Amino acid sequence: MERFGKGHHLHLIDGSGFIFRAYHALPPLTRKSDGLPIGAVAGFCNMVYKMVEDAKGADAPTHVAVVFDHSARTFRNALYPAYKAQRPEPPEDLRPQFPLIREATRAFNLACVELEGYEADDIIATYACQAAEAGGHVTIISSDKDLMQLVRPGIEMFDIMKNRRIGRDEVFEKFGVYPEHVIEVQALAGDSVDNIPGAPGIGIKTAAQLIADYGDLDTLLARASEVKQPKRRETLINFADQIRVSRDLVTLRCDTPVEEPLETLEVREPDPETLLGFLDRMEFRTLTARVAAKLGVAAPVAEAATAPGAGAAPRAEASQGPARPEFPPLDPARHEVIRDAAALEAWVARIADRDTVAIGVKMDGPDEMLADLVGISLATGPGERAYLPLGHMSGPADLLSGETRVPGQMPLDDALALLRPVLEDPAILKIGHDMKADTKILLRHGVAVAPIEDTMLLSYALFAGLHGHGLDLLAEKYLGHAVIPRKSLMGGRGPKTFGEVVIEAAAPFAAEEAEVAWRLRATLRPRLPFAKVTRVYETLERPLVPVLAEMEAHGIRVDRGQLSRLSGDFAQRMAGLEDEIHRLAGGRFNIGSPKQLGEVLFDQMSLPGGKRGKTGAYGTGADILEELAAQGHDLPARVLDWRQISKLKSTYTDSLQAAINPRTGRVHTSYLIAGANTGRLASTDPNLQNIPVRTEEGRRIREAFVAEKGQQLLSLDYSQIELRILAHIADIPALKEAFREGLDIHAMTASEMFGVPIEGMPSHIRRQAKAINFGVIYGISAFGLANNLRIPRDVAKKFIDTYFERFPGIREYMDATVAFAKANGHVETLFGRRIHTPEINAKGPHAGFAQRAAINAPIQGTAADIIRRAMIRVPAAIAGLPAKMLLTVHDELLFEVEAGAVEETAAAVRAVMEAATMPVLALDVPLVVEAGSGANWAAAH
DNA sequence: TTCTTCACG
DNA sequence: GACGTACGTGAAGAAT
Repeated sequence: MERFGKGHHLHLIDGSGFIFRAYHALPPLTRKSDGLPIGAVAGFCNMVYKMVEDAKGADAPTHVAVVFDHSARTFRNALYPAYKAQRPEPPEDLRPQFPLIREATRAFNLACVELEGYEADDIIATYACQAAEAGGHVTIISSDKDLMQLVRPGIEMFDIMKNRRIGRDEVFEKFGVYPEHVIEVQALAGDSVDNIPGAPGIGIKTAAQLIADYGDLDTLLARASEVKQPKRRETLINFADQIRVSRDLVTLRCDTPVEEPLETLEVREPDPETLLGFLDRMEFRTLTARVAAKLGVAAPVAEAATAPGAGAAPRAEASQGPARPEFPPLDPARHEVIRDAAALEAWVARIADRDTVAIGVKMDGPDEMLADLVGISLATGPGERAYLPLGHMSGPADLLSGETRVPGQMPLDDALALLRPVLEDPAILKIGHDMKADTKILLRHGVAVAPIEDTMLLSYALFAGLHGHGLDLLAEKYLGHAVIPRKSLMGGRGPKTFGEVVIEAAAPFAAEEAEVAWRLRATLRPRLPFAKVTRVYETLERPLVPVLAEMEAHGIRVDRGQLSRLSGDFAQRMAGLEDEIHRLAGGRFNIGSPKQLGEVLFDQMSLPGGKRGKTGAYGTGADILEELAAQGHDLPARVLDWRQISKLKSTYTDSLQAAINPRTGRVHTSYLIAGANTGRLASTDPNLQNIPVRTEEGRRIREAFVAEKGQQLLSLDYSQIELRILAHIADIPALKEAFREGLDIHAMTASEMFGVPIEGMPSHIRRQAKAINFGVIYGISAFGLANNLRIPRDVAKKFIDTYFERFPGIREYMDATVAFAKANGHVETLFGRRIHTPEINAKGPHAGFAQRAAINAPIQGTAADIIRRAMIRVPAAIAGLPAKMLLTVHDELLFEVEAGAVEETAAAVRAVMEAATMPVLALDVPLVVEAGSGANWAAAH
């Protein structure tokens, strides 16, 4: 190989810089067949092609290297920790393009250079210096101003997007100094983008002037006291050290330990098969054809996309959604069990190389706040999966020693120490199914997993209303793969928890889960843009995970003594009621049994109104018992009392005591992000979204939810949010006006409908109007309203007709929404969330349900979107305040705040909540938030 | 496991 | 003309 020197011409391409420029300059292009984002890849390939084509003749490069940043952290972080620290993460749809661009580079048979701990700029500097010293000529393909310090005889830059050469004069234009002083100007001026501090108040203009006046930076700093302007003089003296650090930061290193000598960068002809194969895979049709023509080879057949095994997907389908990416079938036997540090280190290296990893954390129980970590599964691609057992226990060896740890497992702390760097690396994406659970348990072990991708939430954004979002179901549906059933490992007479499962059985199960998640992500992620739910997933689903994880982990304090006293109180009253009920019935029976109660009421006592349901049992719901009680029957009235107390005792005062976490002394609910089809959250284990509030008895339970000593509970809730959204969506002038003027909306409705003045409105009239307003949100029907208000159905019908007359627009909204659902199979919220309505075209009684659900979903769903947006913004808004967000109840957020900071927190959160639709959407009505605080939850309302 | 009832927004 | 209904949830206890 000829030694690099005179007559040679080296092109150094700033690959990383180009990626970002191409990404932002070009429209977001995606691959036709599966929606994979490839805009930056396309821009890169066209650029390389153009470069190779244009630079023929005397000026043609003899050597080329494409240089990339290896990772976010470099030696400069050791010099100055804040360096580039506030850089935003690369956009989600750019991330997958990094490896593709490296692949493109290799496909063009160009040297692809990167080095851990160094920036692309340092590698470029090193090669440029070496080449220039050897007597060659260098062109740096970049427009990055940080590289301009390298310009000198033999080294110039070229901005390929603007087709402009950058030489000595162009550098002077930019910095006001020639290249040899660029570093000094940068050191003084600093750079907010890279977090280079520089000298406060001195920009490029002033810096250039100072350097021109004093010759160079060291002289300037030495003679700073001579500077005339007092402010500037002070700055230069006080910030001299900071300026010197800045100079170190901006100075590019020419001694980077590059591995490839210059000679190996020699231009080589690309291998036609490799290059055309790559371009074709990216589906760049024009470029593929051009390159094929150039190389004198036939272009690959375009039909290659319809490969065998794809189920012969017709072309027409390709425009509706991406095809399933093709991977070899999941081989059930292929997994590794990681048992020592060396094996785990190899996995960590592979994960760092791949940029993405699917993980699955296994626990020895269902409660992340209580369970111990049993193992972690990992997958980096098809056939690349492993299980890391950490806490598997053998059964009780004997009654005295209890359980023992199975040998052949790494110590937990050692394993987490090795995994932490990749789990916390902002450049490595962690894929998982229901990552909130994994996040929580890892957080308990001090590992803050980020960033994350969640296949459950991908499914939720794409398919809400169509089917469930469990991993098993999705694997079956979208991968055609039946996973190992959990039941085959646990349950029955077998192991009770995952920790008791033998590693040999646990490993294939756990590793499979990780690989399934990895494959699901590859299949589902590209569908987002086709379903137009990328923004839903990115702004309403994914960012909520860490917010909820923290709330759940924090929990809320409940007063066990208060609950215990209530339980005792309720038990006594139930006993009294039982005696009385049995006396009235003339015999003992199980009051809690609807079947026995029905028989007592309607067979023994022959009370009227006995209606049998579809299972043949009498209905004994509260409405029926109330009807009987109103007729003067005592027994049903006492049963109603008994039921209320019984409900409160079993569901609340007893269960909540059991829900107190012994480790934290608090109650930790768990929110289902993908539980409700409309976008609402659901709360489970325990459900803290249905704590009683409507009755006096119930409020005593709410009083048991308390703040810690010295703190207060602060509650903020949206006032009438769903009616406000209805007013906006259905565009009802009268409603919008009323909300803008802050009127009592139900009184206003009553006034409009019945012609009664708002002043001195009788409460029963207002109550009826309120029921109608709610009914509208629910997809009103005469039957439902009649039932709710206990009025004849024809009267209810009249009410509804009047309502539609008074508020034209409601009817249109309802009809249009149902029509949209019928045509599209889904409805949408104002933020683009899709709720599927598969039953909308059904015949029979199902149709009514589906239609009302379709009418309600955009309203309920938009409200859910709004509070999600608020919750995601809350942490930043209250950062620094002694306040924690504890709970969310559909339109309410509950906080625990140090007593002195209640007002400030309330103001900050209210601002976030009231502006939560912005900047995406400006509602026609104001959002109003009401706040309250107190020592307990009842008092905060 | 399914049904009924009832707590919440 | 009759279906049988208000929308969205989760938990407990009885019935199957």
